[in-house]
Amino acid sequence: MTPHDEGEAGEAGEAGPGRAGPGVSVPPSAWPTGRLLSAAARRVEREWDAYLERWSLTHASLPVLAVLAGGGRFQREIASELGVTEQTISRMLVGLERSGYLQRQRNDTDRRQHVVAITPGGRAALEALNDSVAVERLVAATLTPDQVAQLRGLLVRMLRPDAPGPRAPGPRAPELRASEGLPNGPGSQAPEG
Amino acid sequence: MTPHDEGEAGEAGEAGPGRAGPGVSVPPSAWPTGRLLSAAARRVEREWDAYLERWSLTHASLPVLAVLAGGGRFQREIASELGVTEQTISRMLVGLERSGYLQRQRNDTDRRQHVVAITPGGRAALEALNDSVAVERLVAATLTPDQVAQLRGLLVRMLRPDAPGPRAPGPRAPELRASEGLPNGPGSQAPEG
DNA sequence: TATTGTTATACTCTATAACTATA
DNA sequence: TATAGTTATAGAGTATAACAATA
Repeated sequence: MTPHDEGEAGEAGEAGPGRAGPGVSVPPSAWPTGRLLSAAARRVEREWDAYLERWSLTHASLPVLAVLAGGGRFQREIASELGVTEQTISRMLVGLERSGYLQRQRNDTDRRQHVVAITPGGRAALEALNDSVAVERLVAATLTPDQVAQLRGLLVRMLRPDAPGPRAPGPRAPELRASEGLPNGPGSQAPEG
Repeated sequence: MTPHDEGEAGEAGEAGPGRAGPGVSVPPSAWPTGRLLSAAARRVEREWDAYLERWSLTHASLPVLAVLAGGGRFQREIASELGVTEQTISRMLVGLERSGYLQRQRNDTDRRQHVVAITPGGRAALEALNDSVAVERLVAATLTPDQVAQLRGLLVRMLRPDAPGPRAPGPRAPELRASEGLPNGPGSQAPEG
């Protein structure tokens, strides 16, 4: 298959000869890492979500329980550890509390604070996730045990605290600027091969 | 591995003795693969989104352009290739078209169909993403070149067509059922560590 | 005034259901 | 009736801004 030699596809204005298109797809192996990450993240997130749905959890809410498994936390702490805003956490906690996975109560020392603690139910969910071979199978469907181990290692590395957090280092934008004048507007027949 | 068993890790936000909690954090290396995937997917997605923001793209919209790079498509085809609903694609296309990355026009043969084609601008964005060393650096910040290559290989494998698509094989739920009675309701003082 | 958390609002991604236009 | 796509509605996750309660 011709990797990224898609020059024959219909250009902007003219949608093509016969129909939609030849359906030429660049194989993932030829994708830049960026696109790979994009696709993999989506795939993982969605399958993982589909799986977590059984517990009314999501890829976003599960980490909250994971954090709480280590002990009670103030909302602000959870937000910080997860790298999201306090408002976001606030809403997620509502859902998790409603699901019975955690409980909140005001701190006696400082009534402004809410002490968030995981419930036995929350722990149970984590346990199930923990034991579950199903989780591994989710990935193992396409990876060998060796590869899964490899992937694990890489993921762990990526998640290391010294890794760039939610605030990416932002390798400043190239010459493109969608905000002020598009790269090569739909009209401009710029270099595009 | 016992999630809440390692009581030593970095005290997260140490709120104090009598406060929220011990702040015991289980290190990622001890997480089950599921949790790892969860965290990694979020991390990748968010950093990647932050990066793509420069082009008004997201981890979800970029794949659309990637598909279109292979040739014009009907909306239904894009939805299918991406594993999302046609309605979702419909809305994403609106945004991408507004950004000037693609154009739609009715099919002469069948007026119900819309032929979607990438514009030079869209190609330019993909190209930039393609060339950009920045993308690699996003990951390379925590991984060595060797590891990046390894990760790439694993991601490619995970994305292979013969891999389970959007519809996960659903390794049937364990004994838990959030829908009908929680694992160990907040009330039930079940085994909990 | 500063801190902790919530509500209000908005935007994206996602889904289902209902609708329009075309066949 | 079937098909292609859109609109309506909903919910999660996210963010910013404004607010309430407490200190």
